[in-house]
Amino acid sequence: MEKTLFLVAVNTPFNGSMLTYSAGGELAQKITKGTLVKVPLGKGKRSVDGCVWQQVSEQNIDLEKIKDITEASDELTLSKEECDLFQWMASYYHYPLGQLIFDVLPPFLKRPRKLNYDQGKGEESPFVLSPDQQNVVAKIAEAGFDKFTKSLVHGVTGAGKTLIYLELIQKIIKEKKSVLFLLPEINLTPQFLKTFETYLNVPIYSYNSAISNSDKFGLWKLLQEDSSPKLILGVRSSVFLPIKNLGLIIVDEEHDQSFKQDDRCTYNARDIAIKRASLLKIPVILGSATPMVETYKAFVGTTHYFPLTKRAQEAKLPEVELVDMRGRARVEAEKMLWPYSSESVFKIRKALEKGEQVLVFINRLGYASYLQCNSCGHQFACPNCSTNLKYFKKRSELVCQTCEYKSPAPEMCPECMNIQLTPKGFGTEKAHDTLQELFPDRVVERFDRDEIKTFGKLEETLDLFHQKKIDILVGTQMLSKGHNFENVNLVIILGIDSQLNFPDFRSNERVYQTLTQVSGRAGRFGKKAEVLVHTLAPENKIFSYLKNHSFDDFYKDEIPLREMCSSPPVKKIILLYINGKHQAEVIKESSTQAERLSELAHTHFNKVDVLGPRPSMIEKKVNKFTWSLLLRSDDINQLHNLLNTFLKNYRPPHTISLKIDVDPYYFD
DNA sequence: AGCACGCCGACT
DNA sequence: GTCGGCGTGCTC
Repeated sequence: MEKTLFLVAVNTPFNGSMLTYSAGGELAQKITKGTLVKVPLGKGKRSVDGCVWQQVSEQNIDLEKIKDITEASDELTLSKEECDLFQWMASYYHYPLGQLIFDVLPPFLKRPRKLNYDQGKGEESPFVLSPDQQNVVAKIAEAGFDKFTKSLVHGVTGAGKTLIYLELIQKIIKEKKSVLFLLPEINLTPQFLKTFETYLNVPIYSYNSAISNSDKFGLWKLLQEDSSPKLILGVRSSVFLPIKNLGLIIVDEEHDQSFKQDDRCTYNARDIAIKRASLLKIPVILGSATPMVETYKAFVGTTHYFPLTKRAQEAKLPEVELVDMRGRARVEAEKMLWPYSSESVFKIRKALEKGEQVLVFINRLGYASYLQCNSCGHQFACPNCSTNLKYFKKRSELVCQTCEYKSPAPEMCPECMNIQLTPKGFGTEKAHDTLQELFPDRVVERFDRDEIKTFGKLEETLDLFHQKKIDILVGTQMLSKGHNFENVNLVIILGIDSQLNFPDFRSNERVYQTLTQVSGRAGRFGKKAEVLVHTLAPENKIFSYLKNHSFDDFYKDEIPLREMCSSPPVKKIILLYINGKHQAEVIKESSTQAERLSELAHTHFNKVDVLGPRPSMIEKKVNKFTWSLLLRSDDINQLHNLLNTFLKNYRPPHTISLKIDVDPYYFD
């Protein structure tokens, strides 16, 4: 029988995941590019998922070897636009196409349950847009919704970006098209859902880790068939949903690092959103109070840059005050105030007396960063990782933050049998306990990954806080992102110094973003608000940008630094991680490959710098060692071509694995 | 990444 | 004589 050959993107890591299979008769008629299939692989009766990519004629492998496609799925298929997007991603992120596709698709279910969604009530919006907000909406609408445009809404915290989004979404829905709204974390879903559900008159589908596999699969199927207008409210992975008649993509908090996937394919959903919008010829809108330096550079000065420098409804930005903690730890500890200061405790007391609520931000979990023996200096380290164990007082445990390791808190030092073990550093637990002791009749709660483990608990705690049944919330990043708290006019920031000293090019940017976002939780409803930042480095310029609420000043000072160290956005970077069980082998492999890469760069790609190898920040994780190499260039083509040339004939040894991170957030 | 094959030491 | 350790190489 006549057989047709197809190149199939298979869910397997080798050979770029592209393998040739055959099909005849009816099956061959049925399949085209984008058809999802099952194919046999290897000697056993293993069956793996694949996606048909193209028909091919001659092959330079034995025809004998080519096997038949087992079956074609009629559940889902990929459209041309999706195929184009995945192809671009596979080459940009140097990740096997077949694996990418099946990482992204939901699990296929035989009998999915009825799909859950929220039907919008379509109430009349009582809000009146300010002239500034109206202007942004008008300019974006003027540019037209039927072609690719990208806009950056750069509004200070509390500027009312949500209302701008709402207005634009309504315009798109009026045109009978759908909208994709990306947010960085599931945490923010309830807040946006509440607003959108009230004022939009279309179904709203949420897509995040809290919805069931059945709902994920059900939504993919629904979207393939149903082109009626709807809103999708989702996290990173929802950027791949096959939405028919998509008319607009919004990426809120575009700077947020949660948009970057750091395992498997290291894509950034913000960049994918832009790519998708360009393929579909529709607008994409990015929003943030603290855009990434890369983003800001790309937009500032263009006609699609929309700054909003004032808060909505006459609300004022908070006053920022520094608390100089140099040489004061001992004094405050004696007064039982540490890690707070007499100033911050005074202000907290005043705020509580006024019936207001207070937020305390500290970006570390636990009671102490580590325990140290008073007499011999012994530190308690993880047996599996090159890290110190964190101390959790309430649970009376030492815990590794990198692996699963836990042990009961020790009674004495195992080296010298001394029983005096000092907790060093502090986290949310200590910050909570200290306040609870200072204000025993107030309700002080924690808001961090340790305390808030489920989505339900998150909603419950936020509800209690909104109902003023909690006086003080002590939390991590979780607290800082986008929440609207009505009754908060005092925010205390602790322990930011450790992040200032973080050794990578983005540390200033991250600190500026964190400080601004956390500060932004204060005074969103018109009252005079204050932010108190405890620091050992009050002269650091980052605090003056914060005080002046001046992103521009931050940027003007930051860009020369980026130029000096050839970091993004001046040059593009790709990181290669080399990981394995044996340290010596990892070091040897990374130096060998560093040399090969340098040689290649030298002979054919002279605009690319190859740096390293160097050990990872945490060199040993779960008994495996990681070293990294860095590729850097202002010529993006050379950068990718060098890596392609290198990968073409590099197969790491069995004991070593290679991970590629394109446009990394961290030097990990 | 799986998975089979194959070559070696340890046990019924 | 056979079970199973993991080093090696192949998968259309």
